[in-house]
Amino acid sequence: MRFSTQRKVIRDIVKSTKTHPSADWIFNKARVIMPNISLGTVYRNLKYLEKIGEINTISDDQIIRYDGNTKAHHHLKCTRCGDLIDINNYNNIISKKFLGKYKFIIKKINLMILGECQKHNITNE
Amino acid sequence: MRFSTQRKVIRDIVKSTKTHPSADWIFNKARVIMPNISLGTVYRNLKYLEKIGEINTISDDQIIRYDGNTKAHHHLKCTRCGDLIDINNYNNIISKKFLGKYKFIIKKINLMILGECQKHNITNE
DNA sequence: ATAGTAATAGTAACTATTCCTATTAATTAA
DNA sequence: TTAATTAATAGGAATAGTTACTATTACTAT
Repeated sequence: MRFSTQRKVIRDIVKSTKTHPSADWIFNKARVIMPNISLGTVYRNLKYLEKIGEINTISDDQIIRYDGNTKAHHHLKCTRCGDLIDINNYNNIISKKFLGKYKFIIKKINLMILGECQKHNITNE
Repeated sequence: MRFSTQRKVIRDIVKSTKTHPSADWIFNKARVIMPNISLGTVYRNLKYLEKIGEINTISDDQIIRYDGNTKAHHHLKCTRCGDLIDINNYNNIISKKFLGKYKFIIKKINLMILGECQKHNITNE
């Protein structure tokens, strides 16, 4: 299994940020390090890295966001500034409440809470 | 505020299904009733209907799904057949657990549980 | 009827993502 | 170390979902 320079660069970029970046953002970061890297390579490797469990994807709005944090957790999305903030994992609570009610084998729980982050309610009112 | 025939048709289609359809699906249903309706009209009205709170959107994969059920609820997504199934509202549990931990004003909670639906675990094994 | 305006059809444009192909680079075997 | 093999890449074309644009149509109120 090869791990090309491009693949390493892409993985490191995703792993080193908590901003839940888009492919395009990652592409631009990667270009600084490797000017010839192509967008196709970025997408191909992001898909590959997800497949092997190195990163996760967050489907938000209509674009894919990538997350280097593979520990189970969830997200807050600020409807004002668009920021995604990590929050604790509530899977146990959700699973427990849920268990038995529906005949469904749970594999993953995606929880996204929308609202306004602290930034916006400090100064106002 | 005008409510054109097209707008009525689109709303009725979304309201009358539990399949959480895409814009394209809605467009094709609408064409049966109004052969000249255009895709742009469908998108424009879906956006408008969401704005006035008549319908909701579910952001799944990379396509927008629409939901005529505006009561708070969540979804199961079967990773085998892709079906989206409605489930009860767990907002209270989530909010309560969540409250006080983060300084965030909650507006909406999107919960999507991925796994396998009953269809697939009856016959196997 | 007429004026004013919201909404539409049809199509072009845009954006995110995937696909394709010739070339490059890493690995393996001799 | 060189040759053979094959994974991975760059660059660009293609696709799909969505939005934007514009001339025309159809309500609505006067």
